[in-house]
Amino acid sequence: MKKKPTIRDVAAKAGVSIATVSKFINSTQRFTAAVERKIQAAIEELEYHSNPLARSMITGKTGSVGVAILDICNPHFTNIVKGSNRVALEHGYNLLFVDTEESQAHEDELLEALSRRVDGLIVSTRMPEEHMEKVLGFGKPVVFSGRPAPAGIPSISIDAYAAAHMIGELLVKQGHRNIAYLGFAPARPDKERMRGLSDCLEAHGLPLMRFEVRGPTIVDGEQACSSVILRKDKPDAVVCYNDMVAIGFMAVAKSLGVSIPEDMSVVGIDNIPFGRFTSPALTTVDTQSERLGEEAMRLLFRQIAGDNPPDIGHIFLEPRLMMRDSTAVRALPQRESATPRLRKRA
Amino acid sequence: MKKKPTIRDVAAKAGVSIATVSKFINSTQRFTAAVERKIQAAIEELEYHSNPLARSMITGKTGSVGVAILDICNPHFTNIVKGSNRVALEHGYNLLFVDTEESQAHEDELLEALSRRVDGLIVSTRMPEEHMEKVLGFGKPVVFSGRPAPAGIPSISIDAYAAAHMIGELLVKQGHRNIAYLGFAPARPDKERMRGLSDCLEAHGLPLMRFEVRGPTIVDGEQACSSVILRKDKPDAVVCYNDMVAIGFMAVAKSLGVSIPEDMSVVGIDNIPFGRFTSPALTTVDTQSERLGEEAMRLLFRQIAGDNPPDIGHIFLEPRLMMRDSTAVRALPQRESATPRLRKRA
DNA sequence: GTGAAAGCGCTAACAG
DNA sequence: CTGTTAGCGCTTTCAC
Repeated sequence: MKKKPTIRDVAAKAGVSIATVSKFINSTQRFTAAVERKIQAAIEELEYHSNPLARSMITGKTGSVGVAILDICNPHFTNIVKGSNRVALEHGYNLLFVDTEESQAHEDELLEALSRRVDGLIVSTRMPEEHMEKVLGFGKPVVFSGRPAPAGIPSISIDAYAAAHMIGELLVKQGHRNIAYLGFAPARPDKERMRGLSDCLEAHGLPLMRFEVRGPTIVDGEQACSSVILRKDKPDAVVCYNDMVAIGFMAVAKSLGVSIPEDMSVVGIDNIPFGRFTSPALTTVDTQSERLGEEAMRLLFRQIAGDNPPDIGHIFLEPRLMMRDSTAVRALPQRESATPRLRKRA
Repeated sequence: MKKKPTIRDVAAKAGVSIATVSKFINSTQRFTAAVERKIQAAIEELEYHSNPLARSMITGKTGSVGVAILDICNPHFTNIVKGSNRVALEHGYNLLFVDTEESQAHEDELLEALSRRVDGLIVSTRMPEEHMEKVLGFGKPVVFSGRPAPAGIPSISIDAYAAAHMIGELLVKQGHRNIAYLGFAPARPDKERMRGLSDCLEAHGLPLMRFEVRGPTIVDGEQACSSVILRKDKPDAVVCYNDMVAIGFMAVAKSLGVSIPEDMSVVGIDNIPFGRFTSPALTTVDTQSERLGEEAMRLLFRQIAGDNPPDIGHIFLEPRLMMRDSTAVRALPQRESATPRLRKRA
């Protein structure tokens, strides 16, 4: 653990001033070949690496960006991290990572502390409206993902309304008449998903039941299952808040003797990689999580670079339906007042 | 984006010296109530928050720890991150995150840069032996996870040998006689897993076939499947490098008409959460990924704090067999030279 | 081209 | 108890 050489050591060894070394390192200026060679030699000999902290203090740039997410164990967020990390790396940036789940209470303190160590922030949590202003007050570029941001602040998300609407159309087309949404109200996109679904069903003259899950995880999906499956008027299709919930739900449904999709269709949202491997394979909507992370990071770098188109507004990523085997065409028991196939334009 | 107040502003407003403010902030000293009140007031009025970079430069402590992993999309690593994050948070530390997959080539440069911004490092990648010394040369505390480290450096992993041995015992006991290992040679634990398995089988007088997968992912498991399943002498059980590979393998096997576990048993390693939800549910060995992350981080903090028991050596976490439905008892076709059920002690 | 000097915001002796 | 004084390692005018 020998002491790290400083710029001063290099300057001494090369027989030049520290200013010269600094300029050489940052290639802010060229020098005579002889000088450059000497500096280079000194650097290599000493194995000098400049101290990023000291540099940051002066330049105000840290070379890191922060990403705050809800729960790294949810593949949706994992993919966001993957995507943002890729782009950050391309720009030579490090990723500072905050998993909020562990510490919702202190989220803003954490973010405040974080904001001092990074050049910008991607926030992808359930943070209440009021806090957003506070985060913006940190004075660092921010992009919000998963929700619209205040005017002038870039944000990006999937079109949750469209996603849910899509699912509704599919289910209706397949002949389901008794559709339920197993939602998670505290989550940001829940409202939009609910709205997309109910708008769609309403247009077809169909009702929508709503159930609630305690959290957006597999375990919560498992726990919620019985309460919807054991009802007299149980739905013939349930749209789950996300794939995790759907996976848990399906597992318990099966164990309770309800077969999917024969007795009941199940659909998730997110298109996590494992959805292909459940049994039956999960029908879902792809929310392009990884791309979301990438684009969010690009948006952030655009801000950091300062070339901000005046008001980007909110960017929507297009959802894509992934039809698999957890949904099936239902033979209509009675074709009572089937509304005509008129689509309302979004 | 108004300018951040500095300690000087606070001192001026409170009518004391900056040293006093500094000591107050770090609670390195108490002052008269009047002074403390004035400082506190000034801080709140100005919304002052000390600049961690400036502090770091002097104290040499950054308040961040780095975690380098292979691929955040593999739940095994996701859980490691989850675990280390939890512990880091408890200690008031931030997590700087490096996903090596994206950048294997520059791994050491990346780590070197990272090492300057953190107080310690957890390295959980495939980094070649030689590089480990280099990483240690950064002069920061390091703990290696997933492999033994050079003498004196703490490291932690699951007991891969024991894990594989366990699986071997199970399969033999279930009557499998034709066992294959679908390994991934470049991975660190591969050798130990192979050894554990083959030692076990050898003790029972059984052979071990070996196949190779191109990577440790689901897709690679899918791709490798046909080459082992379409053989004349196809195994009656295959042990996969990890759960991801096993999941891919099972899916393709099914689609190729080989039913699991009736025609062939499949077992994974890691016990990722989704293993419960494949069909059939995956038999595997729990490698306690989250705990691994936690313990690694604890080890790191012990080093950072400086109270290092002389030589911790390598810590092994105990694997646990998770018997599920992808393995089944096999009726022995011919009971030729069945070795007696003698167990060799590990 | 090159170097001297003035800090970035903060902490750590050391005086008083 | 409180303040003064040096820097941490580096970048950045601004002279030479």
